[in-house]
Amino acid sequence: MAEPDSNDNPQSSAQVARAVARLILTGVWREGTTLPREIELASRFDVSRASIREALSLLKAKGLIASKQKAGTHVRARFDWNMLDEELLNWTLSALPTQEFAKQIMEVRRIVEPEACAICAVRGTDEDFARIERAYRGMDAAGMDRVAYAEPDLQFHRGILIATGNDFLIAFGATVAAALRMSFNLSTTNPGAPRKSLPYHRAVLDEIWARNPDGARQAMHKLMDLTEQNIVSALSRQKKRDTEDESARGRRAR
Amino acid sequence: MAEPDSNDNPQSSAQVARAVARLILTGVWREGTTLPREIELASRFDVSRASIREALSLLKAKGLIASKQKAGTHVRARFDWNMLDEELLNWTLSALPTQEFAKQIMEVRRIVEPEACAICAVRGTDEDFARIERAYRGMDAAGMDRVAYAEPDLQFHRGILIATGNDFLIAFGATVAAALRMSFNLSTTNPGAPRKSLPYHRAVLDEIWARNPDGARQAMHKLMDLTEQNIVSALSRQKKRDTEDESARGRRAR
DNA sequence: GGAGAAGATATGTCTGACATAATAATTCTT
DNA sequence: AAGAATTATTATGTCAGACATATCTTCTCC
Repeated sequence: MAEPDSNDNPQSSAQVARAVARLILTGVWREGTTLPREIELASRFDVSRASIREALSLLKAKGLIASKQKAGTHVRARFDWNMLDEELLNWTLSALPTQEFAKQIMEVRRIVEPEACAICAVRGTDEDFARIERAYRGMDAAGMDRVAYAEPDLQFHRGILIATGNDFLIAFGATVAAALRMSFNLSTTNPGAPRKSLPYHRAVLDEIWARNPDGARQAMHKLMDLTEQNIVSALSRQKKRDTEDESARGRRAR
Repeated sequence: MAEPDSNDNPQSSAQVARAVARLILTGVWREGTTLPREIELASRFDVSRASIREALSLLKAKGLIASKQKAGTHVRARFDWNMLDEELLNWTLSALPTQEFAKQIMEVRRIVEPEACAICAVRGTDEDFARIERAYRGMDAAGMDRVAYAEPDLQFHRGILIATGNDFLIAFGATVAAALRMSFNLSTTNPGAPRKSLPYHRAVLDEIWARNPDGARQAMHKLMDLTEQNIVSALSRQKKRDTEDESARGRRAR
């Protein structure tokens, strides 16, 4: 979970990277667009060309852009973007936390996590299970405290992925982290919602301890159902609130 | 598929990035290791500090390393590595193409692709299907030509992922690409093997056209079975050959 | 012995310059 | 006049050296 997604990174190249990423993610600079020259970017963001280059190199690594000498730097096609990268996910999350995004992220979680859970039940070591158990205890101990609940929640899901011993499933933890952060941000409107998932986590854990892959898969599936439901309803609540604010502002403007 | 993984990137910073990544991936610089100072790296790789910084910033973006002022740059924990990144996958592939890696990559493909295929059958547009059909025709036209077969093969699988309209599943295409490249590299010992998958692809495509999610899932599952079988047997053949070379070299040394 | 101050050091940033490669413009040839 | 070859242009790639900043270490003082 690291830190809340505020601008807590003092490094200026990182800030530039984030700003440019935002421009791309929100579609201001569309796919195929050639972006301004490095010198222009430098003067626009009021940093040196070196910092710009460092920022761009970050975005290059994430597949957002590509550059060729003389030709310039352009925004790559959408499906070259490395959307499973944690930073990129967080940027997307804070740039456009839409219902569409929530649906997509829950769709993959539904595909991956139940299977990972089944594998975990078969292949995980007792040590792995103990780590997941500790995470569960942390969630339980957090009570109604949303903030304290978030970290062990992530550790729970991550623990299952780690127990599979599959590097690709482990890397999927970044996506899970983004999803959980999204739920966390949304849970302000309904602080009790996360806590409701506790017994579902317990059920998953019991099936794992029993080394029952089918049960584990099913239990995780139910947890996914609940999570998706929470996110969708929170998003529609938020959307409703936003449109109310919008109309209020509209009235005031008249 | 882009290009074969030879050293075709003239950019020196990219070369350094690759070299350092290799050192990390092969475990020469383990997790937690603090790597040499930027100046030392610069003199070791015989490039300027700026290029070193650019290389490191690439690796930072992929989660391999992290730096703090004064403290230095260190190798991050393995599960922070963004293993689903295409470049990182290719580096891993050329650094240590082990049986373990093959197993892992096929395990995720098995989890993701059949489900993606089912979603594709439901949600894909006729236009999406036509693109997949074109890819299939390309595979068919390639005949026994391994090289010509590879590209449309990737397009086939990628087309299914794209048709889901889910950005996360689309991003999974990088992993599929790495897997296919691995099969391609291995198919030298059995050039006919890829061609055998053609009817299985046809079966998948038919189920998709019929908009039959369950059938599509099952057909893709069978294709995954075949692919895994091919890879595993090719790897064991290669391993056998390697050990034979090894012992031959041993005899010669005596 | 512990708290605070001073120094050392590795990363972060800046400046300005030149190298390189791809494009655009120009010249030369047929 | 059309096309091929050559030159000019230009944006990224690389280099060098300097200073800023943050953090770890060491030293000093109470």
